[in-house]
Amino acid sequence: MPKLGMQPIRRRALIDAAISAIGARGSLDVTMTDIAGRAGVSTALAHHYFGAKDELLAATMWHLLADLGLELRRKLQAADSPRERISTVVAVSFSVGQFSPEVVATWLAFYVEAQRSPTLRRLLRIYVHRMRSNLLSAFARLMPRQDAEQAAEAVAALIDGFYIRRALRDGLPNPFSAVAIIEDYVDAKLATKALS
Amino acid sequence: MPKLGMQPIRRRALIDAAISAIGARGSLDVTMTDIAGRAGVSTALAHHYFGAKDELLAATMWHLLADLGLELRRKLQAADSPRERISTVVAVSFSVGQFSPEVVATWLAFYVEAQRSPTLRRLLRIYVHRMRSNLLSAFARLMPRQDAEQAAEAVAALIDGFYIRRALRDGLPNPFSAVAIIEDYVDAKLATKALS
DNA sequence: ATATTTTTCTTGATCAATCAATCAACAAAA
DNA sequence: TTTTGTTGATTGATTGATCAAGAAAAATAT
Repeated sequence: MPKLGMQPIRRRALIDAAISAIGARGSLDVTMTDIAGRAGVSTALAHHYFGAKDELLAATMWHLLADLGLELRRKLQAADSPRERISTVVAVSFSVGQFSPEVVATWLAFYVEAQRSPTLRRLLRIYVHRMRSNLLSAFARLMPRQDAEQAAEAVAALIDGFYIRRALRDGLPNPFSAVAIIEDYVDAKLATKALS
Repeated sequence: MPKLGMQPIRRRALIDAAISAIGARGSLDVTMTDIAGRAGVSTALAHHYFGAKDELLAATMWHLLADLGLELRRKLQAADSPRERISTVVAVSFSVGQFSPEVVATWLAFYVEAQRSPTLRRLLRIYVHRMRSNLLSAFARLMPRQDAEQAAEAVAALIDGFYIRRALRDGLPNPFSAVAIIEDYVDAKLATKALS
C-alpha cells in the first residue's frame, strides 16, 4: 500500500501546504482544494500520494512532531545540568520554528481534532509523554519527587497555555516574555523546594 | 428581526444541545441535524429560532460566558482579601460547572473558532480581559507592578493549559491537583516577591 | 362559554452548494 | 514499452438553509 518510489518532494510540499492552510484557517476544517492549490497541484494528486484526507493530516501532524523532536534532541545534547535541560525544553517550545503563528495554530487544531481521531490522539500522546518525561527527570534531580511532579505539570501547562494565547493573537505579545515567566517560575520553585 | 415572543425554553434547549453536541464531538464541526436531534426538534425549528448556524453557536458561546461571569461575580463578593480573590478566580475556573469535560471541550472549540470568526473573537476577548483584570488587580495589591503582571499572565496561562489537558482527557486526572499546583505557584510567588 | 380568526410554533420535503474521492486519459521518465 | 506522475471531469454524499403547509395556542368576537 505505501508507494515507495514516490518522489518525497511532493509529499513534503503537500505537508507544508497543509500546515499553511491549517494555520491560515485556524482549524483542520480545510479543503483538499485549498491544500493542493497552495502546493500548486491538483486535488487528485494529493489523493494519489496520501490516499485519504485523514492520512495527509496525520502525516502533517507526524511531521510537526518529528520536527519538534529533532530540534529538542539536538539542543538537549548541549545541555549538561538538569537546570539547563529544563531551560532547553522551554526554549525549544518557543523557538522561531515552533512558535510561529502558523505552526501554533496547527498544533492547536490538532489538539482539538485528537479528541475525535484515535490516530491523532496516539501521536499527541507521544508528544505529551516525551515532554513530560523530559521535564520530570530533570526536576526530579533538583527537588523531592512530589514537588518535581508538580513542577513538571506546571511547566507543561504553562507552555500549552501560552500556545493558546499565541494562537488567539491576543494578550501575550512575544515569546520572550513567555520564556521569562516560565523561567521565573522554575527559579521560584527551585528557591523554595530545592534539595539541600 | 429578533423574534420577541418566542418561547425561551426552546432556545435554551437548543443551546444545551449545542454544548452537548460540541462536547461530544470535540469541535464546532457539528451538524444542525445533530444539535436539533439532541434537543428533540427538527432542524427547521433550530433555524426558525436562530436564523443561521453561526448565530446558534455565537449564542452558545455567549451562554457559556454569561454562566462563568455569573458564578465568578457571585463568588467574588464573598472574597475579602486580594489573596482570596485570586483563589476564587482559580476555584471558579475549575468548579464542577465550568470544568466538566463537555464544557471544557466546548471552550476549546470556541478558542479555535475564534481565530476565524470576528464575533466569537470579540466575545472571547471579553472573557480574557475580565479574567486578566481580575487577577491583575488582586496581584497588584500584593506585589510590585511588574511582578503582578507576570503572575497574572502565568496564572491565566496555567488555567488555559490545564483546560487543554482536560479536553484531551490525558495526563491531569482531576481538578484538585490543578488547583493545588496553581495555588502553590501563587504562594511561591508571594513568598519571593511580596510587598513588605 | 363557544365559535372564529389570528398569531405562534413545528415539521417534512426540497434546494443549492460544498467537498472528498474516483477514474479514465494523458504526459513524462525510466 | 513499462512505470511513474499528473490532471480535468465527474460522482456521491453531506449539509446548511428555505418554504409551504399543517398543528397548536392565543386572542377576539359572538
